[in-house]
Amino acid sequence: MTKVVTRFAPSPTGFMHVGGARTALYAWLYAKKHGGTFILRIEDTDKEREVEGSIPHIMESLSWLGLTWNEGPDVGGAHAPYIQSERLALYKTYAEKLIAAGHAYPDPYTSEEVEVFRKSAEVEKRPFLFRNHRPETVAVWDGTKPLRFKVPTIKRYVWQDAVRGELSAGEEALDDFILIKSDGYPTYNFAHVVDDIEMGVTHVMRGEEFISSTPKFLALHEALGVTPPVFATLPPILGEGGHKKLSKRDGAKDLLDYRADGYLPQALMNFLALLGWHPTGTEEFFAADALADAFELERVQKSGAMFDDEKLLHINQHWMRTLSDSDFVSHMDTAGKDEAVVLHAVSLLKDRAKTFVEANAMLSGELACLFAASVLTKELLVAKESADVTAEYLSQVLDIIRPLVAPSAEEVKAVVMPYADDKGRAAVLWPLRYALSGQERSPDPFTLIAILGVAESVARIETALGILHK
RNA sequence: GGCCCCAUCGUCUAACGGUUAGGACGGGAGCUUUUCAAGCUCUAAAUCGGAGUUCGAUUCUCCGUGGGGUCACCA
Repeated sequence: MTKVVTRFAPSPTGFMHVGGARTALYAWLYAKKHGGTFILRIEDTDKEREVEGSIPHIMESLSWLGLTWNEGPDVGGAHAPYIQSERLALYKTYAEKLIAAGHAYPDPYTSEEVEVFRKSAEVEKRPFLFRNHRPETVAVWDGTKPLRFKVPTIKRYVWQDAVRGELSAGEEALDDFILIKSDGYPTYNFAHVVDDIEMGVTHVMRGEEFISSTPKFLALHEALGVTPPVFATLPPILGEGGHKKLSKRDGAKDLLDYRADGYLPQALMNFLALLGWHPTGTEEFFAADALADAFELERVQKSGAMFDDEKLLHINQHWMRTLSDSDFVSHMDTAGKDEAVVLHAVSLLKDRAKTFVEANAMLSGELACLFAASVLTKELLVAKESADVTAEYLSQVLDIIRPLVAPSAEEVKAVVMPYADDKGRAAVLWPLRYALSGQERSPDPFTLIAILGVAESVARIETALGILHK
């Protein structure tokens, strides 16, 4: 059994969308599971579309997700360099090998002439195939014309896909595609095949858009006398409505946007893994190691999957809850806030917030009462009972809690609850909670007293009493 | 249009050819409860249609329908 080698080979065109991230994840998981190698390779053969800064952005995105590569542009490796624009000599060597074997020839036409062929084929309602226009005499390739692959045998290709099983494509999928463009750069079709061969890639995870061009890759492998890798076709990630691939229009975001939006990388990894793959049992929460153990290409889904934000939130909340209190706080924006109080608030946030953005909003919103008293209204204080009765209850509670020293929520509850049960929970606890929080919605009064401390709680209750006596 | 791929609750999905078609998210109801969350319990909700093979089909075959992909000097 040869060692498993997988790769993620993005183009540096700006973003790192979730579809790419999932492809990378599956390739990484598969390599990890089999103790193999995961390679990061940059496919920058289209200089027109290249976006400055993409490569560090891609690497930062993958690193954030938790995917590490054994070989890549920054860490190097046995097959360096890992950026295609730095491997031009290699592609030229392969091109010359093909020319020598009669498997490649320079395209004698101008792009306008090819366009005429294409148009007439369209008019005649038949597929355009360049191989129907092969020149009779083959010129010497001087690098100014595109170099085309001469398909050795026109035939129907049938191959085994690790996910889909037997796949096939008719003869019309096979054509004399361009290997080297007139600008000297190789095409994707050529470069990725050469690199996968050179880097010893054994398993290629990719989207279903590559099914139709697989015969070209297979024909190229044949011409080079090399056994092709195993192909694993991943299902598309669909946008709202489930009809088209997730796009920016559907709110598809850059991977790092999820970091900014307060998601944990382990949550995104867990969610992405489940989008198109499913383990045997009913457990759905998986950390990276458990994912790698359970991952199998045979269990990858064939049909497309819709990106469900609600489920992602659910999974994110789960992973937020697994964080230690101090780790949790390290994800928060604590500027201008008492860190000790923030630490106290964590357990409340774990029950309420599904992202750290939400958690931060709550600290300044419904949990703001932990940091400062709010203005009380008499109307809300007396929502359950008359002013006189409410005042009496509150002063009684005051007497009950005054002797407490740094009590826990449970301790407060133990002494206050009997009184509340005696007088009526709503009548006692509502004004108490409101007096402490100044908000219609907040944590329970016992927890508030525990976090605020006895002195501050007493002060707030006294403020409420002052309002009641007015 | 040619070629290719796909099809189970709203969504993500499970189910050696034999299950009351299961789980999760979301929804609904209830419990808990001072409010808001959380938690717990219960619940509604699906095999695209038609043939065929078979004692028996979500599962295998064919046709249809629907959706998607691809036909570049983009990847």
